Amino acid sequence: MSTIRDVAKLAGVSVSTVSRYLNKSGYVNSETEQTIKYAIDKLKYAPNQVARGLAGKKTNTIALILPDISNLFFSDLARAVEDVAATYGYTVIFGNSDDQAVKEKRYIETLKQKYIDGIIFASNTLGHDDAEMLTKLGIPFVCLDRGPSEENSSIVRSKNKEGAIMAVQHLLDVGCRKIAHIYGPQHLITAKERLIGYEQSVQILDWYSPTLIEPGDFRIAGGMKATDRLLERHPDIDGIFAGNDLMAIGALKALHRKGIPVGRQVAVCGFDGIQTTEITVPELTTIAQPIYDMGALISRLLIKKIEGKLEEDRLYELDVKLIVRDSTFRRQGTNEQA
Amino acid sequence: MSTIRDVAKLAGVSVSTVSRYLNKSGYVNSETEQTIKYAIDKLKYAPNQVARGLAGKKTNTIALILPDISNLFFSDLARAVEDVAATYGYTVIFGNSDDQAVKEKRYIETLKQKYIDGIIFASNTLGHDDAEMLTKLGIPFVCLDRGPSEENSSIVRSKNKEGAIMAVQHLLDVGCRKIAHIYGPQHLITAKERLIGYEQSVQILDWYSPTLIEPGDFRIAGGMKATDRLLERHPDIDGIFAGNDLMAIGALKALHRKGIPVGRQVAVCGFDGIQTTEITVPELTTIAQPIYDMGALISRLLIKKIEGKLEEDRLYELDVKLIVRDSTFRRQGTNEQA
DNA sequence: TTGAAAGCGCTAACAC
DNA sequence: GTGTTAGCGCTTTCAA
Repeated sequence: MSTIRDVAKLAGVSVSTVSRYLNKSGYVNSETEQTIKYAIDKLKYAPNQVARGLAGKKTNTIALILPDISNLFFSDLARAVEDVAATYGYTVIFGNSDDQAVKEKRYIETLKQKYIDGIIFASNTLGHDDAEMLTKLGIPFVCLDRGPSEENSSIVRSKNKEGAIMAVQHLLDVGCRKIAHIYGPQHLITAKERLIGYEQSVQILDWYSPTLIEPGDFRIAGGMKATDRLLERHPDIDGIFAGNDLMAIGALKALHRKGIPVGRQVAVCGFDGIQTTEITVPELTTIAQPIYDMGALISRLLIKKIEGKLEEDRLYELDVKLIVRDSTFRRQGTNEQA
Repeated sequence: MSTIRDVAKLAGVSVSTVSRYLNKSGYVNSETEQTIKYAIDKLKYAPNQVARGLAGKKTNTIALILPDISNLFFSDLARAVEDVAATYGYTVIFGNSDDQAVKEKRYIETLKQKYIDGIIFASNTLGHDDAEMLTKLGIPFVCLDRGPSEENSSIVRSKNKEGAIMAVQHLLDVGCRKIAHIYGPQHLITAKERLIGYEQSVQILDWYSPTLIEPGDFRIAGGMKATDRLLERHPDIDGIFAGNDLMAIGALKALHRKGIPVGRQVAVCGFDGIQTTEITVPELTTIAQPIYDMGALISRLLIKKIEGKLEEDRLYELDVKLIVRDSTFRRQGTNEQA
């Protein structure tokens, strides 16, 4: 592995000239440029990024902190983030926080000692203190769904409330007249907004009752349990809007176990648009977030911010899309309740 | 952010003493040790990893190159790798190769300029030349499933052939007497070994015919198409062993569309043990690889190798496990063929 | 347009 | 046991 010094020697110039050429900072005569180019080629020289990092405090590395990479939603997101990062010449480090603030703090500590250029938080545990510290240190960061302060960070999320409204509307359109909601952990803004959307849509309807709302945990098991409880209270439910796809899958399973035909008797709609929704039987109707786009956007925002090209931090709310599949397919007028 | 120099000054010792204390290299008087400890605390000092990296060529960072992080199997693996790495104080970088050698080469190039400590290849495109170069550069690496050379790299995989034999045996046990196989891309050793296992198990049986074997692409769509073709040729198939879970899910879908009852008429068995197999209807019987364990092991091996504590490189073949679920549930003697 | 030289913060001889 | 010092490979003033 040759160094910048070797290149300088071979080209008969000084290291600073080579450096200037490399970074396109400052003037370099086009003839000497050629000589340098030749020397670099000849020596197969590639700049040492660690040395660069030390000297320039720029490592071309970003970090992605998420709750759990093995969660379908986040692995999709990670893919997008890395794709974009690679395009811009950045490497990405990831860390699983399990939504625990301690773990997140630990990563932040490590990352700042590594001169990471910026951080994407897809975890919801970032505290005000950390945000402040990062800002003070001059480490740019962006957040998915929610940021600790509206000031120092751009935020990317999708239109959760609107999506919830679309979901309820769709269920009404296919003939449902008693729609329950399974909501996720209320410390997550996504879960909260979706619940609000549901409430807004249904509270004016005559069949509405608060007992149609049941908590889940954003996971399959939680969706199953919630469905069981709902059916106990209201055997005549004909629609379920789950706060995310995993819980909707849980609902599907619970209904299936009870021998209740999904779609025909009870329509189910999820939220997120993870790939697995195409695998269930019946396939799951869902409000799809543009997961890949969200990852790509957030990554691009961070990089712009790192490179000082981001005008201002702001909130980006992306559109969601209703994807109709068999879990909400009901024959015309088929509305008999068991 | 204070430096080692600040600590040295405050403690009234030299930087080398502090460094010795930090790295536990060389003697340090227990009294001065206390002083140093105090100074570090007082200044909230934390060593700069980039400077350390430059001086010592050790960055406490490993890389994980995989085909696609959004693939269920690999995101599970990534989780395990990162868990173990974090435990040992390593940070992990990931890269998506899409099984393209060019992309993989690009990552290797970047990684070596970043003084990465070691690499895990879960991608199958690593060439002999790259392996040689890494070895020459002294960058340790380990591989999932297959390595380019048996020499310089430990390899972790599971018992693919044995698993395939178990799958076929299970299908026979539940009464199948005409079992087809959908195999994956033959440049992947996993797909190859599973095919071999199938062939070995069935070729002695009187119903066996090579036309019971059909290629898939390790994805859902491929599994569906293969199933359609198989049923065309052999409408009386009563068992399908798919080379991986995604293709098995495809088979489930194809059978479902044709109105063929899975389990009762045609039993389906997959391979891998990804989480999604619990979501399908019916739930999928599969040969589960210990995915998390594989990730944890490979990560641990790499770190040991980096730290010079690995005695010798070798092949680790982990046991697989048959998980029986409804997709292979057949009533006693129910063996009528449509 | 180019070069000399002083760091970036740490490690590791080597000398005391 | 401890301190001095020369790098690690690069960027970046500042002069020329």
